[in-house]
Amino acid sequence: MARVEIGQHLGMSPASVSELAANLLDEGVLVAEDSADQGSGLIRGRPKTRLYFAETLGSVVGVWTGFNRIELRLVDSAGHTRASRHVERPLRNLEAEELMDVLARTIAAFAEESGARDVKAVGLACQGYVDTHDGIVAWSPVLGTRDLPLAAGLGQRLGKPVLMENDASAMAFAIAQRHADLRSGRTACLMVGDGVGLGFLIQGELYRGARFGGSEFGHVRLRRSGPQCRCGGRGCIEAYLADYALHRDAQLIDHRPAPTLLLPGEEAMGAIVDQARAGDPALLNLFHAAGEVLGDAVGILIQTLEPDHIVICGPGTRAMDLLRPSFEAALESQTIPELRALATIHVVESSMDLLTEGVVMQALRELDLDLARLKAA
Amino acid sequence: MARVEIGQHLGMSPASVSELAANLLDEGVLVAEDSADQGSGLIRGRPKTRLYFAETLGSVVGVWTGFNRIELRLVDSAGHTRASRHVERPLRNLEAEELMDVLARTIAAFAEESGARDVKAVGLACQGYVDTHDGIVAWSPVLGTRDLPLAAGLGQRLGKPVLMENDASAMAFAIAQRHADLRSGRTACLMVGDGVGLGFLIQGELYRGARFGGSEFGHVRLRRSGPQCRCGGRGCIEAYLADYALHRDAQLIDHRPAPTLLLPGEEAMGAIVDQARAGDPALLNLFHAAGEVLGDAVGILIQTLEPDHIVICGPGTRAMDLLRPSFEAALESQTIPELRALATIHVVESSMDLLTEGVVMQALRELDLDLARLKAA
DNA sequence: TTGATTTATTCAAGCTGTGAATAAAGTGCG
DNA sequence: CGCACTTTATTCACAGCTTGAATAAATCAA
Repeated sequence: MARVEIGQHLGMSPASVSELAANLLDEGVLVAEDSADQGSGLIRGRPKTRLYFAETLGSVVGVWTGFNRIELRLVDSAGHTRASRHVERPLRNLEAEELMDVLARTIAAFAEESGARDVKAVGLACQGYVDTHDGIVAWSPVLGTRDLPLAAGLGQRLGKPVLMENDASAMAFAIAQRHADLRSGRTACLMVGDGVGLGFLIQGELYRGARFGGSEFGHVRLRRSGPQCRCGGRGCIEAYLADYALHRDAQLIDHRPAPTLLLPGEEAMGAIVDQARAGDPALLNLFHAAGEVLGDAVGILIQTLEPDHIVICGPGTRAMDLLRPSFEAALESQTIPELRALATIHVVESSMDLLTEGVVMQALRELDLDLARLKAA
Repeated sequence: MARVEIGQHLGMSPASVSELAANLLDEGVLVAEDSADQGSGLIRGRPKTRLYFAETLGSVVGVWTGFNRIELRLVDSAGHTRASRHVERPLRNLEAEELMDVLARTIAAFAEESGARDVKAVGLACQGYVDTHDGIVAWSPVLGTRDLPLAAGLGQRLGKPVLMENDASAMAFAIAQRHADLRSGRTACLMVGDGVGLGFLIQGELYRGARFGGSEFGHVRLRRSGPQCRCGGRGCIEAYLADYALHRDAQLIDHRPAPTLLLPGEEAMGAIVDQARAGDPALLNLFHAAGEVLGDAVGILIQTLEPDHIVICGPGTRAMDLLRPSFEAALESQTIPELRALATIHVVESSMDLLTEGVVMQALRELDLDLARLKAA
């Protein structure tokens, strides 16, 4: 971005921006665009020299731990992804210490093989009740242990600050960074996949609950005696919509023994969706019920939060065509037209890959704020 | 408050406070305490001179329009209530113009008889979808008309600015002003009475939805084929908990013709509650179902917003003893212990009288902000 | 080459808020 | 009564931040 644009954006005078930019350029935080590589000679006037973050200020690793997969991403200080990969590794049955050892080794190995010798921080997202402030995972379907001080444990092992985030919040943040219009007003971002989570943004900032990342919306009970959920309850939103639930119920239809809530993987889910699209009535019923729950869920969000935007994202969007009819019917019967009209509903097909981007950006943000606080004190 | 205290509160140096206070004292906005009327001679040091808002800067009228009642309150610029009263008057069947005439006359007459010649603004709260920004009532069970530009209409008739608010938001604000601990963190204030509304506060500030005051939580549908609601839907929270609903269902039990959703009034509701307390099984069932809905509703709030405080208030708290058993059972089965433990639940018995206080305070706040914006521009 | 146009920098000036010093207004004790 | 002590309020010079105006810089168009 050029200095003038920054000024307009922040409501500051060009003079102030210039002054501040000069400092940051001196410190090496920013680098100025090389004026040579501009070209485009259609605008008159002195061409703007864009400012970028330096690439050499260190990098950040973003991690997502799923049920049997770890996603990793390395991002430098300019925001470029330097490397990314995923590791198949179930974590569920590990003891606390072992779990943290495995995670720390995985992260360290990834940084090593990516040639990153300047990792300044690690951002880690997972499902469940994540205390972002203290870095504790109170409960997660992914982990076997309760109240795990994951940030501290990993931080000690890696010798770097570790920042934690709920995975739906991280995804919401990532999506909002990509779509500017989602950063104004209120955006409720419902992530459907491994589980169901909600990231809620007010003016582009993540809403924070009393302790945990934000909202544990996936475990709102919508049907009094619905199917079993991983949280121990019944009839939660997740118990209808999450991959594990759809997969389990599909297996039950075939009279095969239900697998124990394991994350099925994209191929298995794809097969189920294809079979339903081909007209399998029992599977269509499943998606019909799931769509209805999704409609009710979005309806509750609309009536309660009155958001400007609702984003449905995550791997679960793969079956949006199957969900949509009952989704829309339920939404319509659940909400009042005046309110429904206020919220635009976006369906964003996003993979868990995007999530690590959100973790990194959120971690960078937090680090910046920490730095600012430190400077102020 | 004394100058030092203001400084501590705002994180400013005493020097700055002194300077600013001097200006405001000059302008007559503040008045200093008369040092004579202090007494209490147990603290050493120079005694603090408290600063108050002047009483002579004009007054504000706060109004609440219920189903068949109008509550009015006159508050001076120091925050003292100068007069308050209520008028029995159904507004439901009036045409838009007539309705605004009646309201304007009622407000003007109240101000007149209270001897207020310096009314600077009017704050008006009512149920339903209130566009606080544009002062439009999109829909209200209290009014017969849709999309009524009430603020503009009344403003024109009274020659003063009229600020609108959703009634549950106003109540939430009033309660938070009285209890300092509710002003930090997130407070969800569920008002049960004429209808069911939610006022949500973040750090003492009212949460604002995309267009309307905040949340239309009363019309979340909890039971797919529940009783009829005033909004036209079925199974809304309101359709179980609101006075009109309880009254209607109680009448149905007695095989009397159900009155058409009119607000029953305190005596009629008291009679129903007494009869239930005496052990009437059918009525106990009614309260049992209502308590269960209340528990589910609070559960959804906890899972979605993760508030620090939940306040149950309004006339509906009169039957809290009858609601509590099923309320607590439902809440427990609906929420996860970790989250439930974060929120403290307060039951605040509050009458609609308190509501007008909230309207006035919110109106004053808005006026202050408007002034500040004007000064800045 | 000159003028037009837009971007960036410099600089003096204004505003805000702060620490230090000082004044003010009491209490408590000999 | 006067003196030490304590806490509150005010004054004032000063530092920091931001800004408008003036100026310089970098390009295009004719």
